[in-house]
Amino acid sequence: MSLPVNLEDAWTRFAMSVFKVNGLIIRAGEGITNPLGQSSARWQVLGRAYEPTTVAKIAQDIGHARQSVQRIADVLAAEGLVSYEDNPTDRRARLLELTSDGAEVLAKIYQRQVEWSLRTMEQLSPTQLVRIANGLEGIAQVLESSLDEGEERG
Amino acid sequence: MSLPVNLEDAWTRFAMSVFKVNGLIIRAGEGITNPLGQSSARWQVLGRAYEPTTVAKIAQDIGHARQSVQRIADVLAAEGLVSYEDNPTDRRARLLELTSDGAEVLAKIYQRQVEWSLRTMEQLSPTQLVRIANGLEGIAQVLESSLDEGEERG
DNA sequence: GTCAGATTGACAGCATACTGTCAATTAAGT
DNA sequence: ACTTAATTGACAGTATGCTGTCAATCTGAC
Repeated sequence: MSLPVNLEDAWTRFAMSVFKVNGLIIRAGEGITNPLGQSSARWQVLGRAYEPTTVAKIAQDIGHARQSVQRIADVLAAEGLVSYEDNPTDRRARLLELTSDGAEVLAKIYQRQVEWSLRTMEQLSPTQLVRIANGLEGIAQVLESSLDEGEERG
Repeated sequence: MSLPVNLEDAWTRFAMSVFKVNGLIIRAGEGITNPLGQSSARWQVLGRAYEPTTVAKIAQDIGHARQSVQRIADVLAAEGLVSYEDNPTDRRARLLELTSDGAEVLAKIYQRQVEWSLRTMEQLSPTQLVRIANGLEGIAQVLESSLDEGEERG
């Protein structure tokens, strides 16, 4: 078996593995939240509403488009899991807050998440996770700068 | 600065880094294909049609739902980049083939992809990419088995 | 050869995420 | 203060991917 030193091959393998794990993480999240009538996306927003925050801030934090988060937040508000409260410092951007119903759902999600962790994490080393995360963050920086260059050139 | 040995923290950081890089890879693909009127998703299918294949086979290979690939393939066919040819061995599953137009577009995509690689890959070590890919594949296995368990329990 | 089960594409519907545009509001520079 | 630029949410449209159902076809067990 030869070592894959070819850049194309290495990149392709890397990209495929990222796609795969990304999908599996999403699926794990769905497995945790779906039985409670929620989803990974809802969970992400719900979790951020623990402390009153604006939609735009949440979008920045999780790296999604503002309007994507807005959509989810509106659904959560319609379901009564969060509420929009007036923001003293910005009349446009109301603050997203957990309702008691929302807090209850979030607690149940957390419970299921802990169960999942208990049976999954015992097979994973936190050290290795952190090591890979470090590597990925380095690669992210390279990709980001490369994307910026690409945009400059049209 | 303390070492993050906490499992939750390690997992969260890991997941965030995977999401981020996943998004950046997609964006890089869009940057390569969009100027040619294509997309990452189209590219994935177009590339697989280099050798005549069925939609179901492509879906298996790239790990997407059959109908997701079907949708893309139909669009590509409508644009004349691929064509459906009769399959001697299965009257249902026609073979997806590149048209000359499709081959031309694919060649142009490849050209842009090479340019991108030249300015991006010089900052990345293939050894590191492979090392991370190996780690991710190991984690993927753990997550897959964990997902199976979860499904069994409902 | 027959029949039950698996595979496949067509059709339909849904969730997530993105982009673009517009008016209201806020922030910043002068 | 005034004017310009940036931010924000509402509204609308698009792309990607998923699921479920159905009829046609293929596969395999008998």
